[in-house]
Amino acid sequence: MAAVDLTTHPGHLARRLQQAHYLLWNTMVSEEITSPQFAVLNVLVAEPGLDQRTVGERVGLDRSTTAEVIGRLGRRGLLDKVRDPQDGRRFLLRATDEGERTHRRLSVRTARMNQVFLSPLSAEERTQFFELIRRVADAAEHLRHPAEPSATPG
Amino acid sequence: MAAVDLTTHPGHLARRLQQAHYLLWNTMVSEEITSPQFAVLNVLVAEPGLDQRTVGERVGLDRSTTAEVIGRLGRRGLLDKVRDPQDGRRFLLRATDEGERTHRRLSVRTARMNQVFLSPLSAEERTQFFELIRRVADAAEHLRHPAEPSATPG
DNA sequence: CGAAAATACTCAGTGCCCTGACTATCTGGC
DNA sequence: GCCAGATAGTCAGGGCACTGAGTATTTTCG
Repeated sequence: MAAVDLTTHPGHLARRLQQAHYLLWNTMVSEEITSPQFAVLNVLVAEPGLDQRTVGERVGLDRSTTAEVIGRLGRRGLLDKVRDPQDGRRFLLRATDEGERTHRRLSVRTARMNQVFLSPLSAEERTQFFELIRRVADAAEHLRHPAEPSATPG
Repeated sequence: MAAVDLTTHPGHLARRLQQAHYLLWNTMVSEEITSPQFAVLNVLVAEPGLDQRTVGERVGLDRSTTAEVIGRLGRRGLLDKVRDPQDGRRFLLRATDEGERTHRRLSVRTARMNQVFLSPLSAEERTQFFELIRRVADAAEHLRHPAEPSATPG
């Protein structure tokens, strides 16, 4: 009695979507490198020398998870981690040559996977899909980190 | 160089969406009961006496995760687990009175949270949002479990 | 300069999520 | 009746994700 229809619950849908993606990633992209690991590699390819905190911020991970992911990538020799001589609290990160090669290889496969993943949607629907999810996620994140960009109201 | 734009990657978006939801759930619904735990409770309220495998299937969890979630709910006295006398492999599950009360209480809060979560979207956009995500997730799940419903061709 | 506040990172603890290997039970065909 | 195969559940192992507490370093301010 009085049970709820989970197909209209965004959280449940989000979880199923992520699981579906996880599955496809595993079969079509890599069993070694995970999607969050690729995201970290990706930001380091674009901006070498970032510190851990900033990397986490860019890809949407908290401190602890960022540290774990970076630890794994480091152990596999895909990135280097050196103490910032200017600020002893920070570690500066950059992808190794091996890391860049891996990133390049996975970029291709990721693009293919995204095609398959989104194949049920038309071109306009894909745009909608991105836009709607992004708006919801952004809004929820702003509830957490209120008003960092631009001016604060007076 | 040659880095990729993650905002057009459905997997990355899915992860961010789920994280945003996790956050909101924690603050607006419960710090004790998680969203997957609520989903299990929900299916047991609707269909008491299901076995573990079926529960997992209904809410979209694999065997191992289902066992963990059910274990936690059992330890908190929110569900009962008894061996099926008809089939000694199965455990039959049902929500306890306490479990049903918890479910009722969280249902209300969950509805409120969904309102907040979806507040950036108009009514039509919400419909679109559900529909698009569901189509993508369903399609990917069918890649895994091909053609269970209806007749097999031949 | 020196103490207080802020910042970057680590660590412990909990929970979700999957795979692959294993055990127990049941079913079907001989 | 028996055995092979299917099925339900467990367990070990790896990875993601969060919180809260703790350490080291830097910045700020009196």
